[in-house]
Parts: sequence; structure tokens; C-alpha cells
Amino acid sequence: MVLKKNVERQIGVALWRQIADRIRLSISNGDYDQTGMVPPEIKLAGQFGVNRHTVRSALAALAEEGLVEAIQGRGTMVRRKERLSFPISRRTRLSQGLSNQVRDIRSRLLAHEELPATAESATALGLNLGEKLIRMDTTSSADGRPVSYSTSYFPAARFPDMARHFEELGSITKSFAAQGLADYVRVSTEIVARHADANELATLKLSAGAIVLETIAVNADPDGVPVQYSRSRFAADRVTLKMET
Amino acid sequence: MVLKKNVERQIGVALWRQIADRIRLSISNGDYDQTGMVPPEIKLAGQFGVNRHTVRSALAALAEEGLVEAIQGRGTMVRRKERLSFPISRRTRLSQGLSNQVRDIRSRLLAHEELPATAESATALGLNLGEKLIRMDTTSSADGRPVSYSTSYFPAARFPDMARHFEELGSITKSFAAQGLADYVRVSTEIVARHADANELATLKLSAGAIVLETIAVNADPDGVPVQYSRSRFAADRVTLKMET
DNA sequence: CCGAAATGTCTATTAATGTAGACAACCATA
DNA sequence: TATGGTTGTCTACATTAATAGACATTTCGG
Repeated sequence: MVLKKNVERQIGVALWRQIADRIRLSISNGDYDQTGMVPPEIKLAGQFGVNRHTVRSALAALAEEGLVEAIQGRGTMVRRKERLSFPISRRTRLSQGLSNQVRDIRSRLLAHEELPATAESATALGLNLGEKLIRMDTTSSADGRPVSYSTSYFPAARFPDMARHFEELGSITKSFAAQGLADYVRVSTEIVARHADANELATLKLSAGAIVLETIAVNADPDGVPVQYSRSRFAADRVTLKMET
Repeated sequence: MVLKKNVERQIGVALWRQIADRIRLSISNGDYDQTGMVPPEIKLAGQFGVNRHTVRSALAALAEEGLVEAIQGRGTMVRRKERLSFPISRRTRLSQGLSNQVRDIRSRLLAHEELPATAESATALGLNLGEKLIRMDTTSSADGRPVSYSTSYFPAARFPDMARHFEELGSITKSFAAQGLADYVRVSTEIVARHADANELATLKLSAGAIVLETIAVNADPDGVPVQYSRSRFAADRVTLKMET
């Protein structure tokens, strides 16, 4: 029996995109590892119950991402199947967690400003409404591929030079250390998923229409005093969040 | 300055769906808490740079979900803004974690079968390839709204009557207890996000085209022997995964 | 070297999505 | 009760997504 892989119509998500999502998942599941090839277009069209051209659109999108490569006369090869596994634990550190999966991790400061705490950020950081915060927008790339896009808030009174240090050191951990905080721990992490907005698409260099995983996290010093509140967006098709408990 | 909330065209995700996603996020962010109303259609159309009819499609989808309600002459009210926060920790228990957020949690067995372990499930459970497993498909509802759809694998040798117990007790924890396992812990959790397939849409009663958060988890007994490998799908617009570390 | 099987390209048509504008219906309030 | 602001409905049209079919091109194995 050939199982029917249903896709839905008239739902505001184009068929080719649904199919691209499913093939991408199959690739990362290792479904095609035996041959290293994606099934032929006609076969896929049959499985999904769509026209061959629709499958071709999906494959074109995956080729654009660099995930597959079509070769006329032979078929469509899988070029890349890894997702980065991003560990989340009590001692979550971006660079440490990815260091054994990629050669090179680079973080960049996109923007920063000083601003008064809003209700949301004040609550998270245990501050009073209106106290000064430093906001930093940063992005991280692994081997040249953007993986995360974060907006972080720090209490300005305690870490006045966060942005300057980060710009120099390229690391939150090191910037904390440079200001006298040797260690910190992850207190809580919330995770949501949604479609990326245009800003996220551009920053993460996503093939548009993609999904982002967003983590909303609070870090605290060893005494439990919050030092960072951040919202990080990850390209959902490039990472897995992995929690070790 | 009115900020321009960009949406993208020709990306395989209809504009109305992108806009619905964004409004849903704004609702859960509390952006409309002051008035309890979504901005007027014409204003939204301006912000997103689309036609009013496109915004109406987005609002219709949100109304269908029961998130908002339009009242002719007055505007569009926010009806519901809560997301369920689903805690993930070393002692993750579905019912316990949600018990203070909803009145009623109900789990149901959709299907079960005995089958030999595949490479994937054998590795996760520390078994040999081909050893007997029990697979159970279950779904959970909170106050009548489906929140999760899980496929779990258990070693058949150790828990031969998993399905029968679950059917009766409606709880994995209780089913384990009935078979002599009083306690278990979460060993690892991986999280990915993607578009829901037709099966997930139906089971979770999602407004189609929605996004699911999938957790791939392993539970083990107190001695560290794996007892359960499961893949759970959550409606991304109805839950937040929250990790306490 | 032929033929099967695969991808590449083209044309034509239909279905779904989005735009544009007009106006009706309804609500709050001055 | 008149008015401005809002949602509801309708028609017409433009653009994008998907289907259908034909045929070219390339690869590989017998």
C-alpha cells in the first residue's frame, strides 16, 4: 500500500510550500538516506496527489535553500540533511553548545539603545517600570549561515557597557565577564512557533514564508537576580532545540 | 511614526494567513489589552500595506478560531488571549502541568499496535532492532480544545498491557503505575516546528495551514532505563512550551 | 546504441488569492 | 437625530498558484 501524504487546499499555504516542508522533514528524518536521492517528481506528485509541476515548485524552493540538487536524467540528490541541534539547559551558552557541530560561530551586533523598562521587560527582569534598560539586537551565524536573531534586555545600571563589550567580544558570556559577572544560569525558557515576519526573513536569510522558533528566556546571576531577558528567533528548518534535563 | 508591518508576497503563504499570524501574536502579546479591541480593518490594511478585504480574510480566520469577534458598527473584539503554557522539566507530566490552567484535561487513545522496533525507535529506547514495541496514538484536550497529538512507543516486553491500561485510566503516568513503574523522568526533549499535515490538522482541529510544535522525547525509569519514546505535536498557536531548569 | 527513466521547458487553462470601489447596515455619541 | 466611524456585502478585475499535456534533454544500463 502506498500511503497518501495529504496536503490541504485553500488554507492560505500554497501546496508547493506544504510539500517542501514535508520533503524537508523527510530529509532530516533520514528517509532518503539509503539512496541519497529524493523520489522522482512523478512519484512524489502521486504520493501528494498533485501535479508534477507543483512538486517541481517545492523542489525548486529546496534547491534554492541548498538542501537538494536536481540533475537532469538522474534525479534529485540530497545535498544537506543536518539540522543544528541547539541545546537548552540550565547553563545555556550559544557558542559552547554549537561548538562541536560547526567550525565557526560568529555573533554580530545589529543595533542597541537605552530605553525605559516596559511592563513586560520590567516584570521579567524584576525591575520597576521605567528603569533604564539596554536593548541589543544581535545575530549569530554558524559557518556563515544565520541561525539566530535575538533581542536582549539588560539592566543598564548594572551593565552599562554591554553593547561596547559585545561589539568587541562577540559574546554575551564574555561581555558579562568583562563587567564582573563570571557566571549566570538560565532561569526559564518559553518556546513558541510562528511564521517569520519580513524583518526576520531578511535577518535570518530565510527562504520567505518560513517558520521561526522563538525562545523567550531569562538568565540570572548565581544569586538568582535576573541579568538578561531575551527573545531569540531561530530558523525552524535549520535548528532543533534540544533540552537536556 | 506608524511602523510598517511588512508581509511578503509570492512566498507560498497567503497574505491573509501571514496577517492572521501576526494579529494572533499581537493578541497574545497583550498589544490590544487597553481597549480589548483589534484595530479597525482599514487601519490594519494600512499598517500591513494590503487591501481591506485581505485583512477581513485574516480576521475571519481568527473569528473561526474563536479568538476574536466582529461586531458591526463597533469593531472587532478580542475574545480569548491565553495560550496554554505547557511545562517541560525533568518530571514532565501532562495533566499536572496544565491542571492550574484549565478545569478539565482528557486524554484519548486513537489507535495502538504491536510492531518491531525500527532503527530510530530502537536507538531511542536502547533496544535491539526488531524487538517488540507497543505504539500508541493519543490525543489530549483541555476544556474540550485539543492541544496535543502524540505517538508513543513502549517496550512491549516490559509493558505488555499499556494500551489496555491507558484506555481505562486515560493517563500514561497511571498506566505505568498500574504496571509497576511508580516514577519516571524526562531524559531528553527535542523541539522542531513545521506546518501541520492533514492528519494533524484533523486531529488537533486546527484551522488549516497552521503550525505545529513537535517534541521528540525520551522518558526513563529512575535507573535510567528508557521506558517511552514519543513524538507529540502541539498546536503552535494554542500553546507555549515552558522549560523550567 | 537503444530505450527506459528521469529532469527541463513550453503552452494553455482553471482555480485561488488579492485589489478596487461602492454602498448598506449598524453603533456610539455629540 | 444627524454624523462619523465601523463592519457587512456585492461586483469587477488582476495576479498568482495549480493543473494538464506535450515534448526536449540527459543519464544509465542492457
